[in-house]
Amino acid sequence: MNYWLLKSEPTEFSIDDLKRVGEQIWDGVRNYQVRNSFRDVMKVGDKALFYHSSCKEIGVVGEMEVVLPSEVDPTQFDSKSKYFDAASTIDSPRWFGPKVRFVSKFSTRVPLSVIRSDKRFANMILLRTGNRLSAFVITKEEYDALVQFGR
DNA sequence: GCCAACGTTGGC
DNA sequence: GCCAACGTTGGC
Repeated sequence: MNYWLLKSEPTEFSIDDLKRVGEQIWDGVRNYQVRNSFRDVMKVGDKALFYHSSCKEIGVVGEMEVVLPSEVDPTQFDSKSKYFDAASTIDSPRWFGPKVRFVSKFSTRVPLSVIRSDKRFANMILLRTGNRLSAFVITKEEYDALVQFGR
């Protein structure tokens, strides 16, 4: 079982959006390293934290579960989408994303500032300078501690 | 809006 | 294969 942190801009897709729809393909990932980690590392039943980025209230806001690790991202074929990729074909799609299920919304957001100031999170990829990954594995200890903060 | 950091692109 | 230019991410 793996534990993940998945980032999304809440103006694009928020924890409330996921709560409303229940399940969703995590689309829009256009980074090869992230794509490969979905394909090669992620497993059915993995747990994932939902992180709000590029917004006023940055931080971890809830929990998800992986329903399917590597689904074809439909936005790559949609010429009207900002995630459209003209080089991708139906026969040989380039981009994938997990299907995730809503588990819970935290009663309190865990702000980035709190994560930064707690030694237990010092090794998270999230805090690494220049990190460009929108999804990555965290440890069970980090996951559990963040859930405890949020509940 | 700024800007540091880093991934991608494309000419050579 | 190198590397400069460019684009994007994402916190502040």
